[in-house]
Parts: sequence; structure tokens; C-alpha cells
Amino acid sequence: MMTIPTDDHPSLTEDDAAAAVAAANSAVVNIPHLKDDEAQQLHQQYEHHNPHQHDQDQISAQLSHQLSHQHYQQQQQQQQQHHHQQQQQQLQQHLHHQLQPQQQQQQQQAQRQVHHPLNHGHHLGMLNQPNETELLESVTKKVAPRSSDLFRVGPRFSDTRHHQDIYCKRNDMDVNPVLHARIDRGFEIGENGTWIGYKRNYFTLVTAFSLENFDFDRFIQNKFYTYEKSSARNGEPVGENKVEISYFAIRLVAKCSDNDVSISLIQHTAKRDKGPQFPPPIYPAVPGDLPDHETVKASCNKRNGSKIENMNKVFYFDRAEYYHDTNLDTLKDESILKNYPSDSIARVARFERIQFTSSIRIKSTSVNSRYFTLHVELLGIIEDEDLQIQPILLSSIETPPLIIRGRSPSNYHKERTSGYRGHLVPQ
DNA sequence: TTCGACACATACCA
DNA sequence: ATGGTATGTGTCGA
Repeated sequence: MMTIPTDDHPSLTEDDAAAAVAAANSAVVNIPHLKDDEAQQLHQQYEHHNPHQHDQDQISAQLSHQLSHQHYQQQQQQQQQHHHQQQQQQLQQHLHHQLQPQQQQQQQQAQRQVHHPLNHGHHLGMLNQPNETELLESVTKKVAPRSSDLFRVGPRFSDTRHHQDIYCKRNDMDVNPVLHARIDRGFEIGENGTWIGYKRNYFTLVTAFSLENFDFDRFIQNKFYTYEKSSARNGEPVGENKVEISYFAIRLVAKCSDNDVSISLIQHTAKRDKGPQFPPPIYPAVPGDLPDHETVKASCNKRNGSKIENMNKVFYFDRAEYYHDTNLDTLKDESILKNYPSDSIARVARFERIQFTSSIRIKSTSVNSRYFTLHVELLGIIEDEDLQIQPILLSSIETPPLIIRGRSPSNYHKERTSGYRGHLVPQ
């Protein structure tokens, strides 16, 4: 089956990967970045500002290009060579659909923070507490690159924070969105309670949203609207315009505690260095339930066709199949469903093989308490006056502060990566 | 020091 | 059980 960018098909050749990326792009929609002022306002609410927000015009121009394959491919190549530049380009997030695989027949159970060895009050006698021998080993042994133990549940996300209200078009009812997310790989907690990740290693995150009091069928039968903060050319706020939400989308962004630092994320394919790199996609999405940790873990690196198929059922909603099964006339559908850019729509946005861009300064200059946070944003994609699609930030959730350890050997000699890292607080 | 590249090693997957 | 993969991390050199 066809695979896409974030997809990792073990058997992909380099060319295949490039082709997949191109193909994916063609099936994808590009969404411009939030406007500067919007973004700033939003961030301010959190105490995060991002002065380095990109130039809107530049982005728009870029967007129009993206529609072409060719341009995208070039871009891919550039990205492979220049992370920094790609960070800018990533604005044009490709929305994406599809991806991979895998099976697992389970459905989601309430996801909860899982048992982390250091999480609870386990004590000396307990198995989870390292004894001296283990500690010794922890500084001696290497982490097995493929160890399934690398899958660990990360920090809990904050409650959903709302930025723009959502209303049901039919009855003007206020709709309450809820975001769910979980980090399934890449972060571990230190004894002091700080969450630690490694710049060189991948992390995995899954996220989904739901609309309170709207089960799937009800969602499918409705349309929604929100308000767009409008502003004059000079940036003066002018008011709010009522706008219909074409469809919902989810994206992942990273921020730094240092307001002046903008950071971004990159995603690799399973080929890593041998494959393309790109910014994490924005997933057009319908409401869904978060799969449990074991499911996500099991969805990793599958190649078996039927397993992939089953896994896709967990992560994706197949619009064409839905129309067929419900005998719905595709052309007559007047619900929000028809606005989605592809038949393969995420129920759960899965971000795999994500890393902080290599350009980030981990603990540069004095700033002692620099940390990062990951934010999941629910976007309402709308069409502006010029029929250009624009994202509106509807709500978001975020992680607690994350410490990202850099490449310095000092980060590796002490606490073992996946064993018992985190006895000491990395500054 | 930091970063890209390349290399090695090892558990996963079929 | 075997062979191909995927990915943590060691290392070289700019």
C-alpha cells in the first residue's frame, strides 16, 4: 500500500521514500501559519511569546507554491540539508492523512498515566527501585536501540485551554472541545519530578479530540462555526468575524520557556538519515478516542499488511468507506465531513520519530532554567475572504516543563538513558 | 562546543 | 531461526 511521509515503511528505498513524500503532498492540504498577532496573543496567555513568528506574506507565497509537487520535493531536499530553513518552511504544514499501520484489536481504555518506576512511592525493597548493582549497570550498559522498553508514558498534559469558542451551526449551541494527548516514548521522569528527554532520540506522541455531548454520529451530521479575530493592516484589532469551520485539525508545536527562542520539531522516517525529514504534519481530524499506550507501542514499525490495516482503523476514519456503508451520496453530503481534504482522516493524530530540531540550543548561556513544552493545538480550518484556508486556534493542551538533554557526553555518562536516568537534575 | 555524517550494535518483525 | 530493519548512541572532524 501507499505510504506517506511520516510513514515508515521499512522496505522503502530512498527513492520510494521521496516518492511517498511527494505523493502524500499531493493529497495533502496546506495550511498557513497562524497570523502573528493571533499567535502572540495566544502565547501570551501562557506566558509564552514567540517574537519570531514568521512573515505572513512569505508564508502565503510559499503556500501557493507548495501546491506543486515539484516544489515540495525541492523543499524536501533543502530540508535535508538545512534544518533551520525547514523550520521556516514548515509553516506550510502539510496536512496529512494516512500513515501507518498496524494492528491490535484493542480499543482504547481510559488512558492514564502509567506506572513509571520512579513515579510512585516504591521503596528500597521494591523491584522497581534500582539496587546498587543495577545502578552500576546503569552507568555501564547501553540502551538497546530497539528495546520496547523505550516506550514509556510521558508527562500528563494540562487540561484543555480554550482560545476561541466553537458553536454548533444548527442551534448556536456552545460546543466544548476536549483534547487528549499522551507521550508514549522519549521522556522519563527524574527523581525530582522533572521530565527528561534526549535531543538525539525520538519521541512519540498521540492525540485526539472530542466535542462534549457530540458523539461521532452527531458530529458527522453537523457543522460548526467560530469567530476570527480580525485586524486591520496595522494590526489594530477590529473585531471578530463569524466564520464557519471547514474542518478540524490537530497540530503539535514546541515552545521554549525563553520567550525569545522559537523552536521547532522535525520528523524522520524509519530510514532516518537516509530518508527525508519534515516538520510534523497538521492532521485534519475528526473526534476520536486516544488508544492506550500498549496499542501505540504495538503500532510501531509494522510491516504486515493486515496488522497495518487494523491499526489504521484505530488511527484513521475512512470517509469513502463511511459514505459507502451508510449509503450516503457523497455529493449530497452537507455535513462538515465533506470539507475534509482527504478520505483518510485522522481519528488520532500520531506523531512518531519526532525530535527537537538540531538547531535548538539546549542549555546555552547562563539561562539556568530553560525548558521546553509541547503543545497540542486543536485548529479550526476556515476559508478567508480570498478563499485561502487559514487555521484558527480553538483550544490547546500542554506538557509540564521538559528538560531536553543535549548531545554532550556528560549527559550520557551519568544516568543511563532508558534505565535510570534522572537521579540528578540536569540543570 | 556543537553539529552533520557515518558507524556500530542489538531487539524487533515477519 | 534467519535476515532485514529501526534506532540509541559512539565517534570523527569541521
